Amino acid sequence: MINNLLESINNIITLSTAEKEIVISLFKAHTYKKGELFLADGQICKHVGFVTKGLLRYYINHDGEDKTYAFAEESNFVCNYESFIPRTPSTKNIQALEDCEMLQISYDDLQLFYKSINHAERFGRLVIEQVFIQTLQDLSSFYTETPESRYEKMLRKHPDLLQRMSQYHIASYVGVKPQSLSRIRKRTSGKK
Amino acid sequence: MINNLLESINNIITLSTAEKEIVISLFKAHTYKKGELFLADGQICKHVGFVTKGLLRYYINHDGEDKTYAFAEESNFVCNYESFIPRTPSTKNIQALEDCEMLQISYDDLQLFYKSINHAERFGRLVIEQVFIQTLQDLSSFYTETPESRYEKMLRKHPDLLQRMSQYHIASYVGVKPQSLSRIRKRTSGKK
DNA sequence: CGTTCAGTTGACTAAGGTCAATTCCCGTGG
DNA sequence: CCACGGGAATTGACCTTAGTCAACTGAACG
Repeated sequence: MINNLLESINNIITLSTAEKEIVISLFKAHTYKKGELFLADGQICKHVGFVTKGLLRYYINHDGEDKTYAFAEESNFVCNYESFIPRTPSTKNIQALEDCEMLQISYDDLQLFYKSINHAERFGRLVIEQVFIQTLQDLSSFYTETPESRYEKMLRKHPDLLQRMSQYHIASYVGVKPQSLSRIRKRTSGKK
Repeated sequence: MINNLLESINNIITLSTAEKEIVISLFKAHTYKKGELFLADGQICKHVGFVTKGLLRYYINHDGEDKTYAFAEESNFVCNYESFIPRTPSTKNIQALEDCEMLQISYDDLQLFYKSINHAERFGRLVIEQVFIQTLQDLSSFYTETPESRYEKMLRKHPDLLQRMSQYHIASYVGVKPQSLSRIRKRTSGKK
């Protein structure tokens, strides 16, 4: 599991053996049971996580309604940078959809990571940029696309994830109620 | 006009007289006629602009449809950081809704600004964070709110802007066609 | 005065929300 | 092995709202 993380970092910047030890010392293992929150609305996001096992979702709660806008699975970094970086309360939640195993690093340890590892700043910037742009695209897509095309896109891009979660969560991601998703499925299955 | 910019910066970090001169030398005046693009879809965003006069909108073009998701008016910074920072082609457009006067700084000059002015990095980070979070909130709101509540929010928060632009652009921001916006107005005016 | 263009209104369609009933799936206990 | 229970998913009936197309209104301008 730690090897997945080292490999993910190594894909971007080369780590010496000593640096690998530092990474190992800074990231702490943590588990979340299905349904538990990695980050709750109103809390400050205090860690960046790296998923070694499991599946999580990002969602906004708006008067009792869950609106799921992104997922994170194995080998993904998990963080609400919008809260983590300025250290302000989050407006989003991040929840485990399955039992999860993660390696996580705190804000302070991340500063240490930046200081003690060559090109770590570059790595951090690239990860943030990627997460930032990904988040913008996830959110934009609700704006520009219809529920139907969002569902078809999910079919194409994340067929594996569809097997791992309930209609309820899929519907929330697509932007409709489970009943409507059911109708969309009926409509579009006929089209092929 | 340059004073507005100096004041905006001075609100966050204190500038010496020499530093003010540097700012003046790095930001170049530029005008855009109504309808012209500050940034076009597919281009790399090469400048950060500061609006001294006029009004702009951010929009996504999705098969022929304009989707306006944000505005910038006097004293706002204008930039698509998602393109500017990683220097990759933009998926968004930024257009002048009125004749605009702007002060703009290029990517390279911004690096100079960071190097030659005390705490400029801090200023830059704060501006980016603010724009980033603002963008996320603008986009999230399409996700979590109905057109009707988006319109009411705009009525409350930007009554001034409503006077400055056409129903077409307002409707695009609210997320519906002009005809539907017209109906929303009729519905909600009765409610009060 | 017409012309033009934005904004409004009407009639109709399509799609999602809501509520309720029904079916499907799966695990448990008899 | 089968019957039952419970939650998830589907379906039906009906409502609300946005899209579409077309007609109309009204104000600005020459």
